[in-house]
Amino acid sequence: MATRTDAPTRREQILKEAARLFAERGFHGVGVDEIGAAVGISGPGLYRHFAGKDAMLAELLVGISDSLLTGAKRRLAEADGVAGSDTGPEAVLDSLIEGHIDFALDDRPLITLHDRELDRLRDADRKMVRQLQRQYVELWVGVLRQVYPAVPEPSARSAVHSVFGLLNSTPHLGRPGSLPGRAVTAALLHRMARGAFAAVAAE
Amino acid sequence: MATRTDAPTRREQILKEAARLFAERGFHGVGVDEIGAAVGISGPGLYRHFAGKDAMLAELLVGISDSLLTGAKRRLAEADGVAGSDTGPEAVLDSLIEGHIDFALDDRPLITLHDRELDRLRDADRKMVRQLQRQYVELWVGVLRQVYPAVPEPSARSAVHSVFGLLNSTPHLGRPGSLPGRAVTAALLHRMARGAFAAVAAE
DNA sequence: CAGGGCGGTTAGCGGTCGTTAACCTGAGGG
DNA sequence: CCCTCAGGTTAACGACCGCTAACCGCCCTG
Repeated sequence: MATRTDAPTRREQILKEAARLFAERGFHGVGVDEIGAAVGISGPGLYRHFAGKDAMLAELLVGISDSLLTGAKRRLAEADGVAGSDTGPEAVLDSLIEGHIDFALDDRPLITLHDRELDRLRDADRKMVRQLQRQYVELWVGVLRQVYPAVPEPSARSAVHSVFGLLNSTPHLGRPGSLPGRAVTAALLHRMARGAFAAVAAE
Repeated sequence: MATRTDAPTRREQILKEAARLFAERGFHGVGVDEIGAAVGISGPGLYRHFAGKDAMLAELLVGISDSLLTGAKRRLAEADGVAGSDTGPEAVLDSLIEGHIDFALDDRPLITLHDRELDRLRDADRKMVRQLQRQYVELWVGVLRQVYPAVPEPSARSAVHSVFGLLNSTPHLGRPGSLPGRAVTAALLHRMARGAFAAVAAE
């Protein structure tokens, strides 16, 4: 696994700043001049890197959804592990939760965007993002139903969406610094997510 | 308690449609002409009822925050009930959860707006909404700490924000109709919220 | 029956926004 | 040493948007 030490490319700077601005003020609330200014170039210079404002949002949203799904698939595969010595479904669920929490804590603007600006995408992009999101949800539903086989599928799906709401609440927890420390927050969120799931199963 | 049978006033129609549109496409994504069209009048006719587009958003957000807080205060007072025969804190917590769920299920667009478009308000309005929201949170925190006295205050506050995230996830649960029925959904959310809170307390 | 105001209408103004056009500059390669 | 081209710049255009101006008809009241 190669850790990246190289400086971020211009495209990456732009995407990062655009994500922050879109999350703060909404897609329509940010002008291309502001995005340019945030990376030290001005307005139309962005068009050397992106086809338009829409393209930036599209790349951000597809990127998020894809990386969430990819991460989840990897965790699922790792847990299935070497044949025979397979980890329990509880551990897989914990791993999924941990991954989602890492994402929510480390990429707050993206988490904010990803359920807020979806409708601003062109049809093709929106369809792709929706499909990735759906796959991600279904992956969680599958694991959840291995842990709690008694829970019917519609309830499991609702529960997963609700726990996403819980985990994605990090942007409302105050600026990072007023928090009691990242690890503590992560542990708290993890426990709450497990508690919420357990309550679904409890008759 | 008088049930209102009268037809909704023009102002109320406008507010309702504006809330729906703002929630769907974002404050900046909706034009005044669209809002007008949604109530059968056109564009500038709105200015007979509101000072401007901002004023509609302000009235919506202040209204939501205020009605949430007022409802919560009422429930708290009812629970304290007749002197001496006071309901347990668990029941109060359940009542708060129930009230919030009713709101999230019945006024989805407002729930969406209320944590999404706050920054589009004028300073004075935003300050007022923030204050109402803070009071609402602190009321929950107080009740939660009566139920689980061992939970330190910062954790309780984070937990409350997270459970709001959980309860406010209803807009992601698909259109009302794909849901397994309102009562079932409400019960599920209620159980999950209690489960999440319980998990905070469990060491 | 006069008149006033409530609740509409259309036209249009001023500003902003996304995007394009035209131009410039500095570094790398034949 | 020139040519190219990636990555900028500023100017400007066309569309759109929030809001105001000016006007109008209906209903209610004195």
